[in-house]
Amino acid sequence: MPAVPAAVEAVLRVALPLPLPRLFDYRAPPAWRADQAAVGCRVRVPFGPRELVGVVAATGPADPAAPELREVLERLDPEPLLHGELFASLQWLARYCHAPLGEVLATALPAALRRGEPQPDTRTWAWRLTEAGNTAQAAMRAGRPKRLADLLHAAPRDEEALDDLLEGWRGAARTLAGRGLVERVAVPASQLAPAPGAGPEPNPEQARAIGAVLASTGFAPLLLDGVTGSGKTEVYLHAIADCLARGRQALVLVPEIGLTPQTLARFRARLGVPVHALHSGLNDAERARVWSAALRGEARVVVGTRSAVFTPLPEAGLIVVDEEHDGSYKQQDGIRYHARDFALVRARALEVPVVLGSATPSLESLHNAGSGRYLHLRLSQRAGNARPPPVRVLDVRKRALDNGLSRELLEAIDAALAADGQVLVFRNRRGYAPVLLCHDCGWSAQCRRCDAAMTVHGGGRRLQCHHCGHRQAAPPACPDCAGLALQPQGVGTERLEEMLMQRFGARVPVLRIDRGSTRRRDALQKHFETLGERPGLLVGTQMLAKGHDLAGLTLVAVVGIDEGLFSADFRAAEKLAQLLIQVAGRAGRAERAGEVLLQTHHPDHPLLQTLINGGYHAFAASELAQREEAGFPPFAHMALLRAESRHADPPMAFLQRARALLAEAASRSGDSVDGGLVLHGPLPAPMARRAGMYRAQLPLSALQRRDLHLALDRALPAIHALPEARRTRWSLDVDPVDLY
DNA sequence: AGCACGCCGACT
DNA sequence: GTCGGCGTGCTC
Repeated sequence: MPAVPAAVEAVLRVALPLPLPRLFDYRAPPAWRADQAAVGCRVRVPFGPRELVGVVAATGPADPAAPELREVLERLDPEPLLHGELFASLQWLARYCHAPLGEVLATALPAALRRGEPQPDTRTWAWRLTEAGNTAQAAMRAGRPKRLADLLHAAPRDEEALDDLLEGWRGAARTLAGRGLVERVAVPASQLAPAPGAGPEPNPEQARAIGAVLASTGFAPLLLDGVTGSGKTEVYLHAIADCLARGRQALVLVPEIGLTPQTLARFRARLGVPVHALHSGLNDAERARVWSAALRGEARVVVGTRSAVFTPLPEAGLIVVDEEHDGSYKQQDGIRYHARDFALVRARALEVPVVLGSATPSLESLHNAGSGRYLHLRLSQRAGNARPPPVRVLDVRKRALDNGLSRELLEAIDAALAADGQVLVFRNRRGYAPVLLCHDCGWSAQCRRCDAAMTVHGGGRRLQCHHCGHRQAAPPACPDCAGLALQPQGVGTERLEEMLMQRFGARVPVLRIDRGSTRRRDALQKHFETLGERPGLLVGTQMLAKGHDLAGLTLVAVVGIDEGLFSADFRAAEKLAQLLIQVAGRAGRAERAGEVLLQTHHPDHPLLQTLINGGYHAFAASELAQREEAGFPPFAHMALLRAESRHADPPMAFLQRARALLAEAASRSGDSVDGGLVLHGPLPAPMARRAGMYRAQLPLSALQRRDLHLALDRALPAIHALPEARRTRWSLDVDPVDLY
């Protein structure tokens, strides 16, 4: 075969951030050769009337029949930004999600790099006292600059460490730098590394789990299934320390609210190396810096939320997914990836162990552990002498309720406070009341843009929609009958707070913890610190289910979970069980015994009975049996085609056509008559209108993942091309978690 | 997704 | 008489 002339090999196949399922070909500028070395580099290209930043996905020979190609404007990376395992895994993700590679890459890259900015400076910056500063430090006036000077007197500190040590240090540093007392210097990370701190001696169960992780070679998924307070973090820390000692990088994923300054400080203190955090509080420059530091091997430990799963790990040694069951790992718009699942894919490609930790593992993970795909490590012992709290069900059928609380519950709260304990009242509805109702005519306040009731806020003065964010003043009279009998119906955390404040506010502090009261990242911890170990009352939503130790907590009261017992979503039971176990786990974490009270109108509900009598694993076993029976995940594989439009008809019209195309594609499968694909619907979404959009969905499932993907692969090009597809916003969600 | 082009209503 | 509504077509 004759050698292909080099000039022919001149086409760059570029992935662009567009919802178009193909690559776009460009000519390389004459100045550089379109060889393999260009793959993974960002380029700026002309695209119609505009310019875009894309990533070279491949190179190839020019098609002589093709029309003249346009030329790349600029190469943005001398060396590939994406290569090796991460690039391969992202290409896998694009195929798995049936999404264009360009969109997947745009999701994976930090915004600054996606925009085409150069890779940032990743040197570690530290602050130290100048000579003048050293002289002045002792005599400075008290205040933040003084505290910063004191910190730097001991040793230069890197900026990440200062973030932990002194709030608002940047302002103080500016002040001192202005007076020539401190200076910013770039230093090698090794100069800063404090000595690793000592931790507690692992108990036998922890030691066994640590041993199992350390003994893993190559790809090894481990499910660390440990009750609340059993010390999963100790296992992570030992595994990470071992990973560092082997000269490898570690990636730790945590849920959105799990990444507190306290967590980072603990990691830094124990591991003795800089720990790079990636969370929503960072700006674009900071994110890009951590990403690039990891790519260059400078960041050895990266701790981050969902999108941190895209961190490059050229020297990977370990991946940890903490609270693996947590819903925040699933991206709910754009490329709807699941960070836990993608972490598993990356661990396999990287040939490293991956530790999935949880007190309430997802049914998927338990199923995988049960079938032997994951090594199942159990931690059943709580640290210290803490005992799991007994759960008592309060049957409130035919009982008078005061603002949703029964007399027994109030008495139990009273008794716990009298014994100097702390009490947590859990109610998973924020706001004052879920509904504003007219007692004369039955009218209730509905959102104009959603099929949902407006939640009452501000003690009854305001209305707010929790689905679209719309706010308005509560009407003074019923808009329908002009009657004045408008009453907030039902009980939210705000109303509970008001009522508990009236009753107990004179004796103890009453704190409300929900998204309305606790926006800031560390506000939760601040609340806990304010309370300390004094007796007090905490009222809140699932934000309270996580967070850190409440040493003095002796009573957890769970109210108003009955709605959750009868949800249509097949995952509702799992989510409720996880929530109940997580909330209950708050009680009795220290030396004091705890108790959990569950107030319900359905004391005999099988979910509650199984959970209380058999615990989470009994619940999981029974739920898994039901899922198998019903053909739901993890025994079947699902995808959801969603469509929405400002008009009522286009979503259903589109999904009807899509359904026909999918059915046709499945029937062409060679293996079975219909390819094993089951199509349901299309159906209006459980909330058919939201934020002014009409929404519908087409669920797909198959016992074999292959059948699902085969049908999608075949049908999607035609679905893209449907005229109906232009009149609706549509998206595909592979492995959907929420069916709303 | 953007962005242009292209054909029909209420305003300077 | 124009500004602008969003249908539909295209982007290497």
